[in-house]
Amino acid sequence: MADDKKLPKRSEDFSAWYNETVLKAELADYSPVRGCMVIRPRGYGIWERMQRQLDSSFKDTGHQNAYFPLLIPESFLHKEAEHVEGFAPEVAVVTHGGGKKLDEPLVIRPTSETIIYAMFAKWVQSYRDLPLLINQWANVVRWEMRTRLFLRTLEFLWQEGHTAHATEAEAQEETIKMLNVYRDFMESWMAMPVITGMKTDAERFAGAVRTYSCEAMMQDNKALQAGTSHNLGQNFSKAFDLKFQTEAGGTEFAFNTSWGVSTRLIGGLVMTHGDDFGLRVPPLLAPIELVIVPIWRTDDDKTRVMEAARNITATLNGWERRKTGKLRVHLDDREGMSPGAKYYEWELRGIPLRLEFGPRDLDANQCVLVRRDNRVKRTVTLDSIGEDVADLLSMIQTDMRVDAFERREANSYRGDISYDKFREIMEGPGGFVYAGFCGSGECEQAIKEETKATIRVLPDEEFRSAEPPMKCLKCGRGSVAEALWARAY
RNA sequence: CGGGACGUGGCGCAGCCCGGUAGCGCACCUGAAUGGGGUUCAGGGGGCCGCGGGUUCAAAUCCCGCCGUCCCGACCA
Repeated sequence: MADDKKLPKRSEDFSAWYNETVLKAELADYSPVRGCMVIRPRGYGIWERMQRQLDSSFKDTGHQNAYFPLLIPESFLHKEAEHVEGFAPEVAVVTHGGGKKLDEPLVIRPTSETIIYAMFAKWVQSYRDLPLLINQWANVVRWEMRTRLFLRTLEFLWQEGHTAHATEAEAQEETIKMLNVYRDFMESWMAMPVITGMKTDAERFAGAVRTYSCEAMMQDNKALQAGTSHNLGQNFSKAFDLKFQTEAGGTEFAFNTSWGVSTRLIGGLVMTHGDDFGLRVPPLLAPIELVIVPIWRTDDDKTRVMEAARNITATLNGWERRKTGKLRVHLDDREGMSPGAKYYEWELRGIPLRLEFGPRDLDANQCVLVRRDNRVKRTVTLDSIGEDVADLLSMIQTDMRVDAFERREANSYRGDISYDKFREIMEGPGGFVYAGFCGSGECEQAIKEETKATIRVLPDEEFRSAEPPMKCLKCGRGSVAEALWARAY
């Protein structure tokens, strides 16, 4: 009984649970530099699967990958007034190069709007060059004061899409389209349901006309902004002289959009699905979907069991499914480690399905399948093992999404509520509160100061209440919009 | 930058009050037995006790200074 192997109880200290789970499951480690993070192979494997799926969605929507420089002239940042104001406090600046002080400092990109639209300006001449649909996979640096593994690190990996369009309407359509690409990915692949909607001015991206966001609920009932999509209007095209000749022969500034998701998604995955035994990774994102743990007593058994286990592994590894490709199977043939110890380890890592196989099973032509999501065991025959495993995995994917959805709904509050009740919720268990909003920044600010809750989004139509709250949560005046309030990461 | 706590093998900690030359658990290495939910026994390696100075015959321990980390606020994907 090694106590230090156990994780803190999620219900007692969610933050401690989160940190220890991420470290013990070996997703990441701390770096020598404060606030930076080392993503270990297990964490990176999940990120690679995320990348692959997102990237193919981007290709499907006509985007091409490109790469832009890490270093940006400081003056670029200053060309868009709101943008520099938003990002200046958190940029890292390079002042020396080649042993000499630079004439103009270079900033390490906190995001790439400026350098990308400077390049777009060179590439675009006529409406025929539009739309220009670009995505880049990159790292960015933001000098945050307080950091947290995956959720807020000084440096993080992300993808940022940048597009230029001939019309406002087309840019708006793109903004919403990519928001929905994110939403589909988060719900279908991460099994993490999200609320989409527009941000208020207070939370809008610095330099955007409109910002849209996907907001997920974590298990401590706090919100996580999981992905954003911005309609930049002509703010950047004007700043970087990104204009084109129209079909009619006139000159017009292009309309831009940008959108991104980051390694923060991994943190969201952990905080959405983890339990007291560690990670739970949805099958579609799991680098290993099924782990086979062989069991034996005598050397004789060992030989027979291992041989059969290798055969099962070979069969399953080649198993082709209709949509999700070949099964990803791993045989845990480590010796000198008890089966129980292996179970705990694989559970900590969140592998969705475990196959236990011992002498008794061998004789009966069967095995035991154990789901990671609910830890339910089932004895099944080996005759149809491929189908059974494939079915179980897709069931796990669905069940995890439904679980997360139901948890979110159980912690959501709708309809007019008193401000006292609201405070009680925010200071107590937390949750998503759908409440009226008069549209005044003063009410928004006052609530933030008093309860730490912010308007996550003004929810899209499908998330709004059947009978929307009529009164502003704070001032009691008639509301102009329904707002989703929550404390956030 | 304000308020609090803490720096001791890879990790987590005890020792400090009351000075005497460093210990525990886990991890790691070797051997044997074990193996259907965190095995057991035996043996072993590894530590400028955050850094610098002071007091003392003697400092992990007392005093001063510095550095660093974490938590709470201001910032934020």
